[in-house]
Amino acid sequence: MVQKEPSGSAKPRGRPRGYDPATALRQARDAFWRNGFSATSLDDLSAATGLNRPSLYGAFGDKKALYMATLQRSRTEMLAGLELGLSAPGPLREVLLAIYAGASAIYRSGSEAQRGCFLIGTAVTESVADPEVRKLLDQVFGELDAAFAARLAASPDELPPGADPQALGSMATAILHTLAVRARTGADEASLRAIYEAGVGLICARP
Amino acid sequence: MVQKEPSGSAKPRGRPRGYDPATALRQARDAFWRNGFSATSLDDLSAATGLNRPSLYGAFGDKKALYMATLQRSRTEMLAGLELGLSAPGPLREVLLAIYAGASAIYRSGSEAQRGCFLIGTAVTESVADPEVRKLLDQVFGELDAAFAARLAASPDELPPGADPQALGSMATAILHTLAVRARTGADEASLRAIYEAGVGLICARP
DNA sequence: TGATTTCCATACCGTTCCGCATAAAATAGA
DNA sequence: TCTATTTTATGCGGAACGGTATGGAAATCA
Repeated sequence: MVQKEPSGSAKPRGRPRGYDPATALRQARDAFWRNGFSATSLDDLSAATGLNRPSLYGAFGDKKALYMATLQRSRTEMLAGLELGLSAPGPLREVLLAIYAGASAIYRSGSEAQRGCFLIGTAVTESVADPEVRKLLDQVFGELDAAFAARLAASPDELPPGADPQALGSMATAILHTLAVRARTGADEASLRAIYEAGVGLICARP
Repeated sequence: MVQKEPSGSAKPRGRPRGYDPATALRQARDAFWRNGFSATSLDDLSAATGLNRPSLYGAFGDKKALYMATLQRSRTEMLAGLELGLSAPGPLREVLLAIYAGASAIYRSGSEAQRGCFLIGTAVTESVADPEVRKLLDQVFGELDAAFAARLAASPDELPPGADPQALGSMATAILHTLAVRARTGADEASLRAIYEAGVGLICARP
């Protein structure tokens, strides 16, 4: 049973819970991030969050529901980060470079090995067998494409002449995809930077 | 124990095996392709190949070894297909479009849902926890980059002036990456084509 | 034909999986 | 202090997991 959040003033009746749901969700996401959905057991999640299985079940439901919650959280965080980066002032080239640099830093994080993007690195595999995951990923990609396209459309004089912002927006997302995949296979910072610099050079090419 | 392949003339002593190892390997790959490594059980593999577990074990070793064999096979097939496509005559633009069209067709195949690229769709997830998989993927990406770069370098007059074939080669691979990921999330043929046409337009842009 | 070699099918092993049932612990209100 | 209510802890149970032992079936050589 999912916890009932006290709507108005906080009046918890019984024993207060000894954990922070947002923190636990982040720790569960980190566990999934390392090994993917199928290879992460409830014991792994329990160890990562410090909660035992009944508490996990009470807070988030079963393993699949917990995973979907981490995906949704990652989706909103990723979009918020992108919107923030796209709203920064300065020339388009610098805006894009800063976004990709930030993404690469996240993708290269990880305790033992680089983790890449959480969505690309774990949800893409589940996407074939699970329509729910597939739908979420499709939404995220569409939102990324649209966010990039809107920003590109706002700077037509910094794009190649006659370019279609929509199409270039998809290419901007494609750069994120390749960074996510390559980071998870261990690519170092220099090679990632070379790739997104080349991509930005194509998108922001003025003759 | 792995089967000893008769080296010279075929002199099988005892009962000949009733299956074709190459076919079984392809069927096992299809099973992994759908659900990924961790979510595919030995029962799934047994059903997909028609072999029972002891035969599977005798032919390919344990589950991990079988998966590595499918990865290696996919690697060689993918590289051979790319080299073949790159060696086709005609303008660079047409060569690249044909390659991406062929890749999209493969990525969109699948009985229930589109499967994307086998390596991207299944091995990227395992890459963090498994150095062996990680190394193989890193090799493949490097080989793809190099193959594209070599072909691009052979047509400098079809590239943007002053462009670096090496950097553009990485972008050519990036287009494959985004096609692989988006196909696995259900993108239709038109949207995939729009993406690779935009990408080819950037790579083959003459002012 | 008989012996030998290899393949195949059944069944089992110990482990791990996910989910839940039950009981103890901790707080608020009476 | 005592009761009600919610969270935590322990541990169980049925199922599925990966891997293997064992015995029978099939095909070839002598």
